[in-house]
Amino acid sequence: MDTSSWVDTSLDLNPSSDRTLPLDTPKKEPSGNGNLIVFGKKLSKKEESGALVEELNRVNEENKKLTEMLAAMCESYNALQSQLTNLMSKIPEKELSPSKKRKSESSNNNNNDNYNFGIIGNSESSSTDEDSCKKPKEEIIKDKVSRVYVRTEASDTSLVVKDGYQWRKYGQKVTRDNPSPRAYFKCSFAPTCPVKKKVQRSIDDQSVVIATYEGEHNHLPPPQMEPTSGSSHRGSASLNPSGPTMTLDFGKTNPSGSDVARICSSSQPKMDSPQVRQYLVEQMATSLTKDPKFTAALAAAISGRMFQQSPVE
DNA sequence: CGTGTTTGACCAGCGC
DNA sequence: GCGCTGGTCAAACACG
Repeated sequence: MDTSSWVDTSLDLNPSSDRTLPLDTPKKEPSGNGNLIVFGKKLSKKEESGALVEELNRVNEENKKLTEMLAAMCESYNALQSQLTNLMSKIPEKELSPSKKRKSESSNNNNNDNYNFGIIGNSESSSTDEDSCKKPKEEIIKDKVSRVYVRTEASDTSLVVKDGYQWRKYGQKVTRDNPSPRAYFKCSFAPTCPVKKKVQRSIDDQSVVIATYEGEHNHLPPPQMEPTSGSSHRGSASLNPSGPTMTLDFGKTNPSGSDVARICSSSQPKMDSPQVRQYLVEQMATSLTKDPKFTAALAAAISGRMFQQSPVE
C-alpha cells in the first residue's frame, strides 16, 4: 500500500488564492454568558437571534461552498485517475519492473512527478503492484505505507510535519539521491505504536517535504491541543496518517493545486450535460463520503480550521 | 532532572 | 566477499 497525497501544513481549506469562503469573516462566537458580543458590543436577545440566524445562514453558505469544492475536487480526482489509468496502460512493462528495493525507493522519489500532475494518492496503483511483485517473500501486510506531500516554507529546516500525532525523532540520514537529510520518527504517543515516519525534503521543490508513514496507529490520535504545544508553530493539521491516508489537499499555492485547477480547466473533457455532471458529482461525493477515513480527515481539517479561527482570549 | 534531539556508529540487505 | 546504502541504536547534548 502506498498512498501519496498532498497537504498544506496549514491545511488550508481554500483551494484557490481568491478566498471565496467567508472563513475569515470576523468572529461572532457566543460568549460564555450567553449573549453574543460583536466587536465588544453586547447584543440584545433580538439582535442575538438575528445574529444567530445570520450565522446559520453563513454556515449554510459555507457548507454549500464546501460541497461545491468537494464536488470540484472529486471531478478533478476522477479525471486524473482516468488519465493515470491511460498513462499506466501506455507505460512499457520494463519501466514497471524495477527489481531493487532501493531502486524502488528512488523511483518513489521520482514519483514526485506525481504532484506535478496533481495526482493525489494514485502512486499506490503502481507501487502496490510493484511491491507485490518485487517482494513476494516479504510480508505484504507488514506495513501500510502512505506518503504525504507537505508544503512548508523553504527556509524551514525543521522537517516537522504537523499531523496531529506525537513523534520522536530517532535518526537522520543523508541519502544518496537527495542532498537534503531524511529524518526518522517513531510515534511516541503510545509506547506500543509501531508507526514510523520518514520526512525528507523533495529534491525538486525544497519547499515541499515528503512524509512517508509506515504502519498503522494502534491508538486514537491525541486530542488536538493548542498549537503552542511541541514544535508546532501554526495550528497542527489533523490528518490521519494511518492506513490509506485520505489526506486533504486544499493548498492554495502549491503546484499540485494549481495544476489540478489547470487540468480541470484544460485537459479534462467538458461535462456539458448538467445531469451527467450532477450524477458524476453525486457518485464521487458518495464514494468519498462513504469512506470513514475521508470524512474523519475532513472533519478533523474543518475542526482544526475552526480551532485556528477561535478568538484568542 | 526528565525528556527530546543530534549524530556517529553499527547492522543488514543488495549489487557487483 | 566487499563496498555501498538505508535504517536503527544509543551516548552525548540541549532545553525547559
